[in-house]
Amino acid sequence: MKVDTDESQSGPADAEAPAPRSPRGTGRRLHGAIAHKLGVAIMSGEYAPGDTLSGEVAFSEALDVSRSAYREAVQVLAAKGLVESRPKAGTRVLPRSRWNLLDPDVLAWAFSGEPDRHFVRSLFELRAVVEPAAARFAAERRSRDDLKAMKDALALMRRHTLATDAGRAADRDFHDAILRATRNDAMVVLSASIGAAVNWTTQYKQRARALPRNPIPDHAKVYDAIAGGDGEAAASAMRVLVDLALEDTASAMEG
Amino acid sequence: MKVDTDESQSGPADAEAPAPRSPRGTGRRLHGAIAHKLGVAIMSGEYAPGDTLSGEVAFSEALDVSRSAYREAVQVLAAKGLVESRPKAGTRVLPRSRWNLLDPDVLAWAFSGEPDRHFVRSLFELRAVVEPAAARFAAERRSRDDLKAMKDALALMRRHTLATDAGRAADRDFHDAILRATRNDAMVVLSASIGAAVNWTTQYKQRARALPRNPIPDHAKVYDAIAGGDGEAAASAMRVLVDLALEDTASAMEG
DNA sequence: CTCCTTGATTACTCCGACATATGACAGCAA
DNA sequence: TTGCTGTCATATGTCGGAGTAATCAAGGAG
Repeated sequence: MKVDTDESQSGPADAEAPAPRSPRGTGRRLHGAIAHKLGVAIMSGEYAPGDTLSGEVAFSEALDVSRSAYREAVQVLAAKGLVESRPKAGTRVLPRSRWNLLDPDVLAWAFSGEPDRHFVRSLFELRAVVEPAAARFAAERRSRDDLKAMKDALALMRRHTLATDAGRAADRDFHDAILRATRNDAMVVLSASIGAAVNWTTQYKQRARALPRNPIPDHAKVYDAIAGGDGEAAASAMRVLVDLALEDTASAMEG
Repeated sequence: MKVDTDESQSGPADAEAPAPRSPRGTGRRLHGAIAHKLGVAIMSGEYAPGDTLSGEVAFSEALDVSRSAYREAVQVLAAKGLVESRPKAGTRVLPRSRWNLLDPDVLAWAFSGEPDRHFVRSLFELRAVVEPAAARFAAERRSRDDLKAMKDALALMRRHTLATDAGRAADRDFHDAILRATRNDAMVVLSASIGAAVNWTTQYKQRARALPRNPIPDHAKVYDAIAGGDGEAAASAMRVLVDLALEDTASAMEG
């Protein structure tokens, strides 16, 4: 996937923009781009909680967009609990406790810049709590189709290894298959969000060093435990996987 | 601080008040009301995934609001992963897997009508996984201030009992204090959302029958374990609490 | 000193128009 | 027929402006 965010927003020389074709990069919809820009700015601390943004007219003119586009972007941020708009008082950044930190977009924005180490640790702790439990549920409830999906994904992982895109996609499919096997919608959504966010850190991990050991056997252990219906073994095998990922990411962020 | 977002989410009474004549004067902002209405409609299955809503002009005229207000409402729903708008194709309801089921608003909409039993079970399972782990972290990391907050909340619970609003507020404060003591933002947000959602079911539980036993001693056990720094004991004590809540709610929903 | 009125500022809502992108269909070629 | 390509129609996207409602702040009456 490509993040074609079109950051050329603050390009210097497109003020008069004689080119009516693409005055600004049109990667996503305009309000989406504004929401992304503002979201990243808030998550990165450029706007602190309690700060009040300049008025609609001022901000929309500064961004060179219409008020409609700016307002729709603000609605998106408000829907995610990042800001709150009130007449006369303006649009203010809400305290962190009101932020929807588990929203996929918010996570993406949080990891858009330099991720906060403390927050990354929080996510890994949560993952370390949820995923083993998910593996236990999967071991108790998996259907034949679930097992087939896991087996196929595992085979693809073996074939392509985690060094390739196809291999990493198979990795995601493997974990997704486990989650679906839990028959628990809430866990599916949660782990998918966290997993995606954690995978943002994979880029850091990858560029830091090659993978230290072959994770395929560990994955196979998880599969075997789930296939055998041994919830306890599945949970502990999954715990090994998560701890390993944490270790890799931690050492990568240290450097 | 109180969560003054929207509490007054509709009971069964305002379902039949589309107010065809003058929707002005509604408590919320207009687009918020429309988003609420559409969100409930989607969560209740009135619009199935894959369905395409009628066009912007048609819908906004049907609701007797401007196109801008309708669009802002749709942006909110899109931000929560419920719908997707594309030129020419219209606005379509996304598959459940794309929904942000952990978003507080989405949870509120889901519990606005008759809650789906399967989904409620999912939430309780997730809670049963996360909260004991949170108690364990709290036991290991709590500060003196955290303990004081828990103790105060516990005292208030003893004083007012869970039969009063003040007592239930103290219950929430108690759990919030535990979460904050984990020093884990992700867990705070998650458990707060789930706890709020679970508390929507409290109304069903309460109207079904009186509380079967006094939960205060169980809360005290959790506090003692956290104060003593015994993570294992805190986790198992919390597990008792969650299991008890699950049992009550399950039997209430059975009837 | 308190309470209320007045006023100014800001977000909220609405409107009508134009631009853009995308799905649908007709036309052409193999 | 089958497949591709280009044109067109339509719904969303974007825009600017006008008027309304709500809120905070200041100033005056009690």
